[in-house]
Amino acid sequence: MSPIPQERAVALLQSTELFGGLHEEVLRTVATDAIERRFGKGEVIFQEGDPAEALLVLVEGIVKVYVVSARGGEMVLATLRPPGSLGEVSLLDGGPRSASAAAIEPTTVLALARSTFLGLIDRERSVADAMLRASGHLLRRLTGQTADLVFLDLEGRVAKLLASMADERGVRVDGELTLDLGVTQNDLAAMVGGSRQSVNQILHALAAKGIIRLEHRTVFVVEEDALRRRAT
Amino acid sequence: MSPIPQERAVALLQSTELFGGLHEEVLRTVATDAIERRFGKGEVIFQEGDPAEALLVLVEGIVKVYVVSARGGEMVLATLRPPGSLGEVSLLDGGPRSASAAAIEPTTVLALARSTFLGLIDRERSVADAMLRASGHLLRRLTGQTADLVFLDLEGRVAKLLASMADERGVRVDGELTLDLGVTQNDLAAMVGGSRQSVNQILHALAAKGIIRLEHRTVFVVEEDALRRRAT
DNA sequence: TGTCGTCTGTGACATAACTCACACCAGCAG
DNA sequence: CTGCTGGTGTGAGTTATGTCACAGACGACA
Repeated sequence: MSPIPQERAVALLQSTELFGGLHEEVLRTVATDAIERRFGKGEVIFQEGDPAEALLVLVEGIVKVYVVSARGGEMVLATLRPPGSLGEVSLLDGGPRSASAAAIEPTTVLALARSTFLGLIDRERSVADAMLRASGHLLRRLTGQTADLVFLDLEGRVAKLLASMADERGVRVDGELTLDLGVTQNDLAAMVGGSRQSVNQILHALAAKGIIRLEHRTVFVVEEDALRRRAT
Repeated sequence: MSPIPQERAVALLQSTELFGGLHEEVLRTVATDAIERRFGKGEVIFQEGDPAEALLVLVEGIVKVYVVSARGGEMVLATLRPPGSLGEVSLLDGGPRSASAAAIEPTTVLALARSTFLGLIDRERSVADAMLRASGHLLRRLTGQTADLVFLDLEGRVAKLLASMADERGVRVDGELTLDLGVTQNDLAAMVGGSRQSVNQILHALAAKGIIRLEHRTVFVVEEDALRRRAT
């Protein structure tokens, strides 16, 4: 069930925020307990309300964390790439999953059983510390997102999203800041709390103003300053 | 600077989520290090971006935690009453204050210096656990609030707010569920991410439907079920 | 008891953003 | 190559909610 090379698992854990500080020896025992799981494109990893058995560490792929409304709406809370982890909240308080998660691209994760993780927290001070810091970080991110929903109009939120995506994963191709979105406009819309159509219009409006250029599923940021200004 | 009776301070700490499990002996040393501070109505306790020196435990009064926009808008993230604490996020990750806080009513707090709190976390496993659980709880509350902003219309959010306030602090007065708001419509509006005027209209619309009755600054919940249904 | 400032009530008006509806395009499966 | 399926582009019409502009009420304090 877990044919991932142990060396690779250890290296992976080491690159995460949560386990970064641990000695290799400890990581090896953790890696031994971990189970690898794979998910196809679009496959659901867990759903809001499920009992939480594990913390998941991303090995490869893209995952969206989201909540759904009674009427089928979807709000994306975060989209994660390696190295990253998901399922922290349930581990923190022992409750059921607070949101759903699905693979946007084929992805593989390492699942750490709740019990081994709790044991680790007990024995390794640095894991508990990292956990506290990580949750502080999550809290900050979320309050920012909430504030944006109230204070910014949809165009502002789209601009902000593009800017932060460009920061994280933008690439300069002969002088031009290039961003492969990696998600559909539907996902984009769910990230900013808008409708797909409106987001589409806004994308083209930004392009019409010369702030960005659109192509395939990638965005060229022409006027980075203007984009950032529009996000304020 | 700290003329609060030690016995009272200990009792207070014991009633909080964070320190509830501690031995009286430990609490006494904590109480010794705590400093009492008072704030008048409307006074700002700390502001977003301030360096964080302390965790605050509410002794008396009402506090709102909020963020402000560049254009002066205000979004209330939480309104707290004793027993409760504020300033957790900065303590978790050592960063600056992630939001502002102000007294809605005259309030007094116990300030625990960051250093003593961190020491406590180190020595007392139960505090670290409580901290992790508390942050999980905060995270859940915030993701719920974010989802509501996206999924519910303003009337839904107002209904939900009233319902949860009634749960927490509603009183039955000869059969009728009575809720003293304790905040202005302005604050109400900032809690649901709407304008004061719209919230006012919605309050009266709910009253017109016979779901609630308005008086002074208090709300009588006539049709609790209808209120809850409207909040879905 | 009067006065001032804050809070509340209400209307007219503007507009951002949603829904519905549909056409087009591209990539993949057969 | 051909036909789907899912993603993208675009318009018309509707609506929720914000803004502006007041008036009246209340309560705190002089």
